[in-house]
Amino acid sequence: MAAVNLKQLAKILDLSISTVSKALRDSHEIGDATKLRVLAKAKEMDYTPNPFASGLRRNKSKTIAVVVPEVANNYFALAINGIERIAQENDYHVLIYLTHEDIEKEKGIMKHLENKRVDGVLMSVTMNTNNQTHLSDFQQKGIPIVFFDRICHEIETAKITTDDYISGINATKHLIENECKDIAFLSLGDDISIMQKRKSGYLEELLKNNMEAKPERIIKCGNDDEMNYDLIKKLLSGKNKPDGIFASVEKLAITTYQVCRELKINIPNDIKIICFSNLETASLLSPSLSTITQPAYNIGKTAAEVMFKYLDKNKTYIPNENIILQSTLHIRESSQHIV
Amino acid sequence: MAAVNLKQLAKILDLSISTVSKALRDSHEIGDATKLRVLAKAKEMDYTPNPFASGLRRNKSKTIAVVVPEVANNYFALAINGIERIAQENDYHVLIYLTHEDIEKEKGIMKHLENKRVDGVLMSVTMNTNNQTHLSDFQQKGIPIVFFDRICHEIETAKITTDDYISGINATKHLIENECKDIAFLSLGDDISIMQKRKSGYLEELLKNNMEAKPERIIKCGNDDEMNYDLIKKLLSGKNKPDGIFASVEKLAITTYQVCRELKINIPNDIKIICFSNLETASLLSPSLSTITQPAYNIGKTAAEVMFKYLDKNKTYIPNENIILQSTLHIRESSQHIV
DNA sequence: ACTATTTACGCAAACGATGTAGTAATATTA
DNA sequence: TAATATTACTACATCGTTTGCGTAAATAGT
Repeated sequence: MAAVNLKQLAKILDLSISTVSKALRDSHEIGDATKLRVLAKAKEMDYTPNPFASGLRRNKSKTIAVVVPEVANNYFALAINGIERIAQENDYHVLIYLTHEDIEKEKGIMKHLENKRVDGVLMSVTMNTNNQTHLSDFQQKGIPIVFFDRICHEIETAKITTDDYISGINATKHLIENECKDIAFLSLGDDISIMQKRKSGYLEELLKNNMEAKPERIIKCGNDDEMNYDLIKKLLSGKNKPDGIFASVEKLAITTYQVCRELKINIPNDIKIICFSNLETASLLSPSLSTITQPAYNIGKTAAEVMFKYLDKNKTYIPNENIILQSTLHIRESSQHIV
Repeated sequence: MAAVNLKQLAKILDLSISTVSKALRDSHEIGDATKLRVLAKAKEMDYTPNPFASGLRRNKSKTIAVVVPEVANNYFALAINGIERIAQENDYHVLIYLTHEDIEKEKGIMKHLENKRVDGVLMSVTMNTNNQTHLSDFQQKGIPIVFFDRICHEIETAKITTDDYISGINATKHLIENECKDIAFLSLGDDISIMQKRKSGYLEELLKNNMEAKPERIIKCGNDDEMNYDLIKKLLSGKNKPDGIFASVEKLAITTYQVCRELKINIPNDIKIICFSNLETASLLSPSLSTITQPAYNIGKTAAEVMFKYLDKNKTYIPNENIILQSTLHIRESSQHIV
C-alpha cells in the first residue's frame, strides 16, 4: 500500500540513504557489488522514486505541457499523438490544456504553468492571440516554449509550421485552374500568422491571375459555429455568390457543406471547395472533399523532438528556428471542374 | 527570472516563513492586517507556490491522469474535452497517456503512475485488456481509478458507460425493420465489456426475431487498419455476403465504407450500415451514416466529476457504482430501406 | 615504508512548503 | 488580581531525494 522510499530501502540493505540513492542512479562512487544488491532489492520492493521529492531537489519535472485550442479536432489530436509518442520515448509526462480559443484562458494557463510545474511548453496559440506579452513573460521565467502551427513570430524560439503560403497559392491556383472566377477565403479570425500566410498565398495567386481581390470575399469567421454558419449562409445566398471557396480550416469547410446542403447549392457544379484538413473521412464525403493535408503527427513529433533536444542539454533558451514541413494537396471531387 | 519563494517573501515582509505561508492559506492564526499585507506583496512579487514542495509535503499532486487508447478519435477527444473542463474548474491538471490499444503499454503506464504522481486516474482500457491484475495492483497503491466506456467490471470503483446493450438491441432492431435478413457484427476484439454488451444486444435481437446468429457473422477486428480492411473485404466479397452491418466502433464503419467503395457495393441498396460513432461529418458522408452517438463529452465530464467528488473528501476508495448515460440513435441514409 | 591517490561509502545540508508545538503579549474571566 | 484564554506570531521538524564534502580503507607510486 504505502510506497516504499529510500529510507526503508536503506535500512533493509543496511546502507546509508545516499549510498542507495547513488547506487540507483548508477554513480561511479558506488561499488559494483553494492549496486547490484541495491538494484535487486529495489526491484523486489517495487521502489520507485517520489517525483515530488526529486522534482523539488533537481528542479526538473520530467513533464511538458501541451497548450492547444482544442482536442476534438483531427489536426490537434494527431499532433498530440506525435507529441505523446516522443514524450513517452523520453520518459516524460504530458500535461494537456485546452484554451477553447479563449485568450484569457490561455493567459490563465500560462500563469499556472509559471511555477516550474513543467520543463517546457509546446503550444498552438488561440485564434485571438494578437498580443504576446503573456508568452514573453512566461519565457522570462526560464521555461522554454516551442510553437507548432499557430506560432507567434514575435517570440524567439523554435517554430514548427507547414508551408502555408505555398499551400495557399497551390489551393487557389487549383481552384482557378478549375474555372473558378470568384473565390472566397474563409479565415479563422485574422490575427494569427498561419491565417495571414494562407491568405497571402490566396491573394498572391489571385493577383498573378489578374483576378480582383475583393475585401468582401474574405470572410472572417470565429469560434462560434452558429455565427460561422450564418456568415457563410449570407455569403452563399442571393445571386452574387462566389464560385469557389478556400476554407482555411476544416470546420469551416464542414460548415460550408452544411450550408450548401441547406441552400441546395451543388458542389462542385455551383461552387468548388478546398480546405486545410486532416479529416480522415474526406474521401467519403458527398462529394469527396479536396484538402490540403498537414503532416499533423509529424508536426507534433518534431515539436517535441526539438524541445527535448534542448531539455536534454539543460538549455532553457531556444534560439529562433523555423522548421517547415510540407503539406500535401489531395484533389478530390469538391474542387474539380466537370467537363 | 528566478521564481520567488516563501523565504524571499518572508524576508521582504519581515515575517517568518510560516506566517507568510499561513497568511496565504488564510489561516485563522494570522491577523487580518498581516494577511492583507502578505497577499498584496505576494501578488506584487508574482509569488506562486512551488508545486513540488507542496506536493511533497501534502502528498497531493493536484493532477489526474487520463489513460486512453488513442486521442485521434472523436469519442475520446470529446471525452477528454469534458474531463479537462472539470479539471480546470477544480484547479487540477490533466496528464494524458495513450496506450494505442497495447496492453503492455497500458501496464507500463500504470506502473509509472504508481508513485503518487497523480491523485487519480480516469481510464478506458485497451481492447486487449482481459486481465486486470495491473489495475487492481494499482488500486492497492491507494490511487483511485474511475473507468469510462471501456470499463473493467472486476475492479471495484465507479464506472461511467452508456446503455450499450439497449443500443445494441436498437441498432439491430432498426436494421431488421429495414429489411435486413443477414446482419454482421463488427467487433473490436472481444475481450472488453462494451463489446460483449453491444454484441449481446445484437444477438438478443436476432433471437427475438427468429434470426439465426451465425458465428461467421461476428467479425473480430483489431487495431490494425489494414487487417481490418482485409477482414471486411473478405466478408463482403463473393455471393454469400450479409445485407446489414452493425459496426461496434466508428473506424470499422469507415473501413466498411472504403471496402464498399472498392467492391462497388451500394450502401444502402446492397447493404445497410449502422455504427457507434461520434463522427461530426456522419451526415455529410455518401451516403450519410446512421449512428448510435454516445454523449462523449458528458461521459468524460461525469467521470471527472465522480473522481473529484471523492478526491475532495480525500477518499481514495471509490465504491462500485454504475452510471449509465444514454446514447442516441441517428437514423440516416446508410441504414434505410428505400421503398 | 611512507606518502599520494583512488575507491566506496556515510553525513548532512539543501530543495520549498506545511503544520505542530511553542511563546510572548494582550484580553477575558472568576 | 491572579488565573485562564485568546491572539498573533515564530521555530523547527518534516516530506523524500539529491549531492557536495568528508573519511576510512585499499591501492598505487616512489
